[in-house]
Amino acid sequence: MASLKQLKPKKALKSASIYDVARESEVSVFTVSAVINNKKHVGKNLRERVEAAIRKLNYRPNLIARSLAKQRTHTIGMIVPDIANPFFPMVVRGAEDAAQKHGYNLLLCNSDDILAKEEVAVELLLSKRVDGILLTKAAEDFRPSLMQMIKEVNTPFVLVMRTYPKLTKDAVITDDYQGAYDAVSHLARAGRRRIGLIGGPLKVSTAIARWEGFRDALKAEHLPYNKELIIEGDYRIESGFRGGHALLSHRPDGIYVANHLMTIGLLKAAEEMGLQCPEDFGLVSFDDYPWLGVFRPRLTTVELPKHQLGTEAAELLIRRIAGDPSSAVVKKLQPELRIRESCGFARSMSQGQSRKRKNRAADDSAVVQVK
Amino acid sequence: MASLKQLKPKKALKSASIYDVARESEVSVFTVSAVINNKKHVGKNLRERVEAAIRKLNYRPNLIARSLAKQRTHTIGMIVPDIANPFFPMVVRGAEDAAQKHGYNLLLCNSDDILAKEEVAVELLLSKRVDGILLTKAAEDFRPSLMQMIKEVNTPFVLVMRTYPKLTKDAVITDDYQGAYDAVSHLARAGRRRIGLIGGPLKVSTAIARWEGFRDALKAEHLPYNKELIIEGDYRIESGFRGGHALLSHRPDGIYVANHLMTIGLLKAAEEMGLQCPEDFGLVSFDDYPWLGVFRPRLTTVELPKHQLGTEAAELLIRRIAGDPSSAVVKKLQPELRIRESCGFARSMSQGQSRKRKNRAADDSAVVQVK
DNA sequence: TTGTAGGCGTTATCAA
DNA sequence: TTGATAACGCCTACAA
Repeated sequence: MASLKQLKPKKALKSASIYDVARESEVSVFTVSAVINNKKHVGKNLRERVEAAIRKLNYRPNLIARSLAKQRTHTIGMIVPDIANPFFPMVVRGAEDAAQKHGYNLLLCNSDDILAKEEVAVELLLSKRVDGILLTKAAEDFRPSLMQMIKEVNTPFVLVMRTYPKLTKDAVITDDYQGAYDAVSHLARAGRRRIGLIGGPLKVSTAIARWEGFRDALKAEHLPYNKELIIEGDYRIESGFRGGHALLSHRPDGIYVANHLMTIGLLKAAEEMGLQCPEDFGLVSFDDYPWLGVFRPRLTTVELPKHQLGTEAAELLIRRIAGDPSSAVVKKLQPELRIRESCGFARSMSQGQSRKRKNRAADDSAVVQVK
Repeated sequence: MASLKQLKPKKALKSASIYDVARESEVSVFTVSAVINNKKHVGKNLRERVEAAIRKLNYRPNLIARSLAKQRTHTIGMIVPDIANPFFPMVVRGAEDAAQKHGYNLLLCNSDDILAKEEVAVELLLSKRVDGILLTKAAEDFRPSLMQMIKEVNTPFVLVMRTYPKLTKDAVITDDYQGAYDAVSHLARAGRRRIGLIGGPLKVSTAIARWEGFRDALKAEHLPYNKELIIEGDYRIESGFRGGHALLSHRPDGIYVANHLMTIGLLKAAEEMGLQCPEDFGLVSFDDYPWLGVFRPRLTTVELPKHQLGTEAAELLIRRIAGDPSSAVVKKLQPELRIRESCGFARSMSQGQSRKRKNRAADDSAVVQVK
């Protein structure tokens, strides 16, 4: 079989250019360009001739050429750890909605939270001259040369979910501290006293904030901070599974898990150990999803406004691209506690309500707006 | 507050070009270009001078300019209905992995299965001169002018999940007929006799194939095809919810649901009607996800190889871009029945096994490779 | 092996 | 209001 290299690429049948239109309508390229970008100062006469030629030749401006000339690609790069992590699709969707609304496209990259891949992605995006970059930063620092290059090209970045002040202070994040605090407070309210944590990797900002919220809520509730009940995971299923085994062996009566994937792992571990939720341990998890309203155990979660996260980040970035000189800003979105059953609390409280919610597809969790 | 329009965009501090490198290293741009694209015939002497200059100036080739000159962007466009539909992230991830491996980037668009949005996306991608497009086609036909334009520019398309022969026969899909057939056969095997369907919109190819599989399996099992037990949904939660109410009111004892989102809706409806799964009705659903292994009811599903779907599609597209002239091909990937509990079948069968599966994070559903 | 010059399709600067 | 013509940054015959 012939190697791919040897095949000659099908050459695009050169489509009509602005010159072809100019010739066809017997005007200069300047005029054609003016018509395309509908400037006002074009004689109605010529305009019509040009438009006719455009239709006739089925002319479409070549955006690559335009980008080269205008030094703007109307493309923004977005780097996420993994689009297959259910947290990110809605964030990306939010960003794409905002981008599209303002005439931008999204170039998507996955970093797997690996610095090397992230650096490669950034370099590529910069070489492709994206107008700006939306980044959920991996834990480690960029190497200095990349850092310098970023400064030189002056391409704006907006951080998503995680801060990284060495790069930029512009960021859109969620109030993870508050979310964790609320989750743990709620567990305490539900009567749990031995509360454990399965958290994220402490080298990323979200994990730190969630851990601090956990810690401070315990303190406020006068509950013990028990080292053996603290597990550091990596936001993936497997770490929730292993961490779950370790944690459950110490028999906590309440657990706060810092994201959904680790919760899946934890539940798997619990099952293997023959432990039930909420009977044997109360559970509050982060991230909410539509399916959590129908499966058991009904998870009490702290929902993060994923779509908004994406739109706000994209919109901030687009403002920066447009030259907004206002000082850098960290926008912190508020989470929302959704009380269902896994915390072992809702049943006694919300039973009266649920009858009234008939005929609604939306899930019937009790919603508590936090702050 | 000043309008955005009035701000002047921060102009990128013009980064070093190939000319700067040429001047710095006192050679011609030709040589620089040769070095960048590491051709062989470059004097070791000059090569080193050039490389030094590149480092010194922190030079990065401008890929936009390169794209204009070479008529290749090394970018592929991907249009999906909605990245927030949990089915697609893994497909996109697969495509991105393959793209990245071959030096391509992914420009992502959401169509919401709305023709108008899809057409806009296609036009934009073509204007941006992507080298090829991965498309999950919305139901209706492209308007003729777009169709013609696509033919003219000669940009290759590969269809994902759904066929649309009017555009191209190149497609990577799943064997939906077989998957549905297997699902329904399994329900019959589990002793269900009144089997209902909540299917997708019959204007898309996947929904038709799944319906046919459903129908033929019933026939093969000598079970009645009961019109009141057939619901046409739109693959969204809400339609599963409404369809679920309608369907359940006729008391089927088995249900096949053609995708995950509609299953969520169905379960919601069942709950409202006080019906249990699998006690009151056996259930087999499409699409499998990690979390289905830990929540109840444990869903028996037909898993589709999402990641592979993306990689195969991207790789086929990249071959087309490279000029592979072989005739168009529909690649059909095989689904996999994952038997758990919602079908009301597994408990009696696989209980012996599950004890042995300790200490594995992977879910312990019985896996039956279909064909 | 290396250099020169023209082209890729737009936009933008001057004149006219 | 229009039209030449020069960028934009890179590639690539064709020459040397």
